[in-house]
Amino acid sequence: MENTTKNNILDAALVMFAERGYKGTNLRDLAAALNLSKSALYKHYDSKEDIWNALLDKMEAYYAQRFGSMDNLPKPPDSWEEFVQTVMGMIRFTVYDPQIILTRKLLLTEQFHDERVRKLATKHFLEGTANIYGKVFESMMEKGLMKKGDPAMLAFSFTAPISALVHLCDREPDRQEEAMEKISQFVKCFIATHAEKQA
Amino acid sequence: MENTTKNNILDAALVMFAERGYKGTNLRDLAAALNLSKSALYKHYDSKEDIWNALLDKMEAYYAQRFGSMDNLPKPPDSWEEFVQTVMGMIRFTVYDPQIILTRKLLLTEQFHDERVRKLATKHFLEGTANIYGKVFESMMEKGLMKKGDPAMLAFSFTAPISALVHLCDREPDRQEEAMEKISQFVKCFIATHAEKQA
DNA sequence: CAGTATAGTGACCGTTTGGTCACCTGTCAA
DNA sequence: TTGACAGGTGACCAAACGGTCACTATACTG
Repeated sequence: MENTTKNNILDAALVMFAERGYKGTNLRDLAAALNLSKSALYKHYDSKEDIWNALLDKMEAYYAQRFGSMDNLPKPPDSWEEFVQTVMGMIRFTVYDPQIILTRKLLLTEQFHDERVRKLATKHFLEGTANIYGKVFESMMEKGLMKKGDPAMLAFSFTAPISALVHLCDREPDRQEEAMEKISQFVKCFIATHAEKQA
Repeated sequence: MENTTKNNILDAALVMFAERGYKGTNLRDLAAALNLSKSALYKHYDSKEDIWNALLDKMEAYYAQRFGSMDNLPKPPDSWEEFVQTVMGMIRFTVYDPQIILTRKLLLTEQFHDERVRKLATKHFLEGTANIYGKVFESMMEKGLMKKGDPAMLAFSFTAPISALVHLCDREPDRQEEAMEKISQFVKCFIATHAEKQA
């Protein structure tokens, strides 16, 4: 993304909105964080709400690109070792990337105050990742790696517990290691119960 | 609970804090919702923060009573039919009870802005229910109803997906039926994979 | 009956907030 | 050279906010 002031404002806005909430964010502090005067913000956006909407536009575009097209699916793994590595890698990225952490916080804390956030939250927390793993499991069943069953339901029972532990990481960063360890255990446990036993 | 003004204030505060957030709640509207003048609030609480803290005291007391003692465990079921009935009953209660809905909303939206909420959120969303089902599964394993395994991990993989769907109900009340149906399916699916096969 | 605590009111105060305005400065095209 | 324009500043405004205060009415108590 370009390093224009307009974009810098959105970056700083994401931080403040995520940590203090929409109502808790005031334009003076936001401007100060950018080494700008408050009135400078109004050269780029018409109002506080306008900044908020621009930020949501950006987030919607991001999710449309990430979850919308089926092109960027992770390639279906050929073994469970490969599966574990891919999955744990994606989770680690998701847990540690500062921007994604802030996005999750914003979606959680503002989901009941804004209609667009509400929809994005469902997409992010429920449907997005579950759909992806649905496709992955489907092809793993065809390959005979995984016991036959409803791929969507299995994907959901795989995704939801991981998501719960990711939320724990956001909420209590002190317990990140513990949570990551539990995620790893859960993944093993999930594999143990759903892998097709073969020679 | 007694019908004193002091309690009525807390009830109305729960509604407003849950729906508008702490920052988004102002004392004029809160007083108006109670048919009181704003200054009357100060006869019962010293400040906005004081109301907030009193509400959290009440919530902490509730959770200590609900999750703290092991006395009020649901009695371990003797069959899977009984299990399904108990579980679905508890879930239905949790999904439809207005006060509990508001509590969940408050915990979600304020978890990053208040230390006490942070801890309550982990207790409520992660440890509380999982611990309960851990005990239940343990005794179901002993009874030979359930395949042997780590009861804690199984309880977690049972609880987390249900919790995710309960959150969906809060976020999009229009999809309550759909979510309840999916919960029911998930429970069946969970039983199918973890029940000990017997004559 | 007098005195005192309780619960409630409306006017008021200082601060914070989103937003506006006149003004300044450098860049770049006519 | 000049004039338009994008980007930035500080002073200012009205509204909203949390909180205070003097005052009133009711009820309980010595």
